[in-house]
Amino acid sequence: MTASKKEELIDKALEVFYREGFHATGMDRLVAVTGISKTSMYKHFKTKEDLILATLERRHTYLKTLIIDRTNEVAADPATRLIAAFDSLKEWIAGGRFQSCMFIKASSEFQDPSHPIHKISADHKRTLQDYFVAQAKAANARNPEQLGHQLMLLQEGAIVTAHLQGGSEAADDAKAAAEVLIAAALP
Amino acid sequence: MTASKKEELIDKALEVFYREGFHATGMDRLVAVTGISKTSMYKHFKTKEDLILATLERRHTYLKTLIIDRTNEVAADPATRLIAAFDSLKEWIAGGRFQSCMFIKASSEFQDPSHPIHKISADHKRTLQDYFVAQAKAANARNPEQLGHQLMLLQEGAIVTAHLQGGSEAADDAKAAAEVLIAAALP
DNA sequence: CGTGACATGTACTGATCGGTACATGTATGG
DNA sequence: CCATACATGTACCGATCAGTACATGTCACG
Repeated sequence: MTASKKEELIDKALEVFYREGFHATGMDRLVAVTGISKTSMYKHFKTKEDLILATLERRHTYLKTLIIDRTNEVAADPATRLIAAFDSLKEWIAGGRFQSCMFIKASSEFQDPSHPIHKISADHKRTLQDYFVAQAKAANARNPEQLGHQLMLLQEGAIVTAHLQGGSEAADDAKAAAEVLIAAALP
Repeated sequence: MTASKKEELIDKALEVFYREGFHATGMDRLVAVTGISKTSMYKHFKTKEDLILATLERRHTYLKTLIIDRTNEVAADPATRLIAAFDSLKEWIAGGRFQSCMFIKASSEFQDPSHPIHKISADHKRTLQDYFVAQAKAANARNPEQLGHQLMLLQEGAIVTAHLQGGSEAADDAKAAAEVLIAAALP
């Protein structure tokens, strides 16, 4: 298998796992979707779990770039960045391809905290949380850890709620709440 | 099967589904756990899906009682109730049996919005959300719908975060945020 | 004790699960 | 033109999936 084929496998597998779930997706399904034989798949991924981990790492890289780099681009001021993150959230949720967060769903299916899939999901969330805290610090918030964590809670809540209820109003509610919290935390 | 045996089946199935997941739990697993034969199970539940729905309805009733009735008991003032709900959240998360929210996990495994399992999960969340909105109204909040929804976001966020990161700090952050939002929304 | 009615357990179904042995390419070096 | 090496596909493995046919209780009523 060429390197590009492997990339394609990860991409397609990511798509299917994201839309249909991890346990619900069998390897035969991936054969049908990708046209790649199981033998070739197992050449590069020792187990299904390894493939899942590869898709999650790809997703992590993708989202980190999309959210953090993008936010840093559109806004230079830390406080503005904290708000801008909620505009990105809204875009994502309203964008039509939104299907909750892959890591929340992964941790729902692999609940043991010591499981690699659970761990990588926790790592992903921690990365985003750290970004919020760093921006809160840069904005001289009174309690930057707390503010960063709280903004993260709002994002998570909006993701879960939008997935359950449909629509993107949750993102608006989250942004409005974020504005209140930020205003109250800045000196 | 006596009525009490059926109740026991639902209880035990709920426990296993909650801790180990829906797709990951086979009917044979439930036979081993309950000691009830598959024939008897399928006498009362036409499909596995029906059994899952029964466990979710039980969970819904249980949580509605636990959260709403309990909160109404410990606090008479609507604004106080809104805060008290976050104390209950903290108790739940710190209580040792916490394993995220069964409905969030159910909607993660059954993502199609038209799927009965997804629907019942959405209904559950709507019930709790309505309670928050009602209390916000009773407290004469400026925008009770928005406040109610925002408090709900904080709860959901705290549940997901506590499940991913472990610990119960998320509940403290959520409560602190709720206090700010409530103070800002009351006249 | 005998018999009908219903609850229960055993033992199975075809389908699908994750994973693999082995045959069949196909490309490269002599 | 052949031989070697590796990539790929086919066709299968035992285990487990949700679900069921059928035998075996067990109990109420005669």
